[in-house]
Amino acid sequence: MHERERHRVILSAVQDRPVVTVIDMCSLTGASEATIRRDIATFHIEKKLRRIRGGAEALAPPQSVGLAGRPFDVNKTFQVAQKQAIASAAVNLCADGESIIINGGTTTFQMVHTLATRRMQVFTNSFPIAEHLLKHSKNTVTISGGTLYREQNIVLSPFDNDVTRNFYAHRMFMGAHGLGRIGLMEADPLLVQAEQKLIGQADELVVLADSSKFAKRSSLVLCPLTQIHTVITDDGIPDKAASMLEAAGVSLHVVSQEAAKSQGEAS
Amino acid sequence: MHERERHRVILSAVQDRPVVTVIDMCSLTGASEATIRRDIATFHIEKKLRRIRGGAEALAPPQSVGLAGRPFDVNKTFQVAQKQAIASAAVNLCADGESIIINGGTTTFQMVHTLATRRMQVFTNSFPIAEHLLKHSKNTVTISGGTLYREQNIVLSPFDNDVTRNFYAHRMFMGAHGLGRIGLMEADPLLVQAEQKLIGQADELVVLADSSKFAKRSSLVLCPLTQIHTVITDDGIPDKAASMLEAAGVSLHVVSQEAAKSQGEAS
DNA sequence: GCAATTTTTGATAATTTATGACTGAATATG
DNA sequence: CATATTCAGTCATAAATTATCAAAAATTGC
Repeated sequence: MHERERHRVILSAVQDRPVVTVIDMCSLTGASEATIRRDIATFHIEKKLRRIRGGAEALAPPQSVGLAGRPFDVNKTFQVAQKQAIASAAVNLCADGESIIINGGTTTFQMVHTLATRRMQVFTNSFPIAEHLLKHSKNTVTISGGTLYREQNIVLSPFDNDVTRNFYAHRMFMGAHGLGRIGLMEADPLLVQAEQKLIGQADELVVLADSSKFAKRSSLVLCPLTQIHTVITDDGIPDKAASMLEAAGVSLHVVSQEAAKSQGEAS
Repeated sequence: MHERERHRVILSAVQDRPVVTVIDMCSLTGASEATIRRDIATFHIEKKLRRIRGGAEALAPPQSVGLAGRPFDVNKTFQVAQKQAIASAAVNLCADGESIIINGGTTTFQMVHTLATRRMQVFTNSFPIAEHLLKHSKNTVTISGGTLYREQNIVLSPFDNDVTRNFYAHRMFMGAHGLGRIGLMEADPLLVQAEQKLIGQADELVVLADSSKFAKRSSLVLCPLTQIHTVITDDGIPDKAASMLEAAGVSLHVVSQEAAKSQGEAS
């Protein structure tokens, strides 16, 4: 990874949540602690961020809603390392110049940091993702039109004739509330509605699900496993779940915590 | 490969990706490192790109707040008081619960401050306005779908079938580059396109134009004066311009500097 | 067309800069 | 107070940049 790309990733990560640890940035960039510390020190002098013990934080304190809203905050601090690794692996499936669709969610949001060094065509229904990519990357960003839902942080139009139908991509990335034999499950009806609009607008459906998702169930089934092309998860996935997915013809990518580091190096 | 060809390749590569390394350009052009370095150094002086360690990158860095900072910065230096007063007066035309359309621009952006205490239905094609209202108000915010243009700070869809057509409001507010006998004038073709999509989606068209706008001309005429229902401006407006507007049947609101102060305190 | 001159290019060596590992000091945590 | 992190400094290594020079190409003058 190039010096400049690393800087982009660091500045991007710092905007994402209240504090980012040196270790986080290491796995995100593949650089050593020493390098990250030096970068932080430089940015601190340049007033690009504030240096704190253990890592760094943004200068301007919480942008209130961004992703810091009430329901997001709980999720945010949960399994960030895994989510980051999974999200990195997801971005690394893509080549520069490709067009992708990113459905809103806490896991898919982590893709923005790796996307910070890319130049792709990104379509999303997530306001925070669009905002972050707009400010911290050179990707072309297209957002679906509609009303902004504060709690879910998504844009949703009640109409079927919006821009979504005019955007077709190589891959679509989405998170989930749960993933079981019956298929992909979601907890919020509004999210189901938003995701239904996007499904079918890409060649491949890639699901990002940390291993905790295999234990969760909910009443709303979004789509059967057969519609899923790829699942990316972490090494906490139960064997039973893995064989279930493979039996359904799903291509399974498992990233380990160690792999998180090499992912960064690869890009 | 010819010298000129090489230069083209370099400049093109730099536009394509966030960073391009010297090695990249070597394999891309077949030239030696020394030559590439010399080219980069030349282009750097010519301000065609930015030279960085290991390679080069395009100018216009999104790194330094591509979007959110801009409307603020621009306005802080130029006639904020007037714009603020005009924007406040604009919002005060409306009642809570009403639905309005706000076209992107530096003057209309100032409306967000007064809107912060309201609860209205707001439709906009401006990403910064949507962002601000989402984070700092309880208004219902609807955004048009499309691609985000960093320079103009707007969302624009190349298609005609987006959400815009499904939103009809009491009033539409827009700024302008200039306002003259021939009508409302804009400087940027992209803005014209965006504004054309919104015109006709509201009962009344309200134009926010500080008095400096009456001196400005440009080649792109957006609409004739007869389509304008109301113009809000400051007390620097020339008598000639005022009578011209009234002759065209436009309702003219003039806010004074004193009014500006009290408006500001009120919000 | 041919030779002289200027410009551009590529290779090499010397210098600078960035990086990562290591060590001891400083700081937080229980 | 003990322990674990985190930090600052040092150093060797690797990478990138600069400087220098000779060869190649283009330009100019005749």
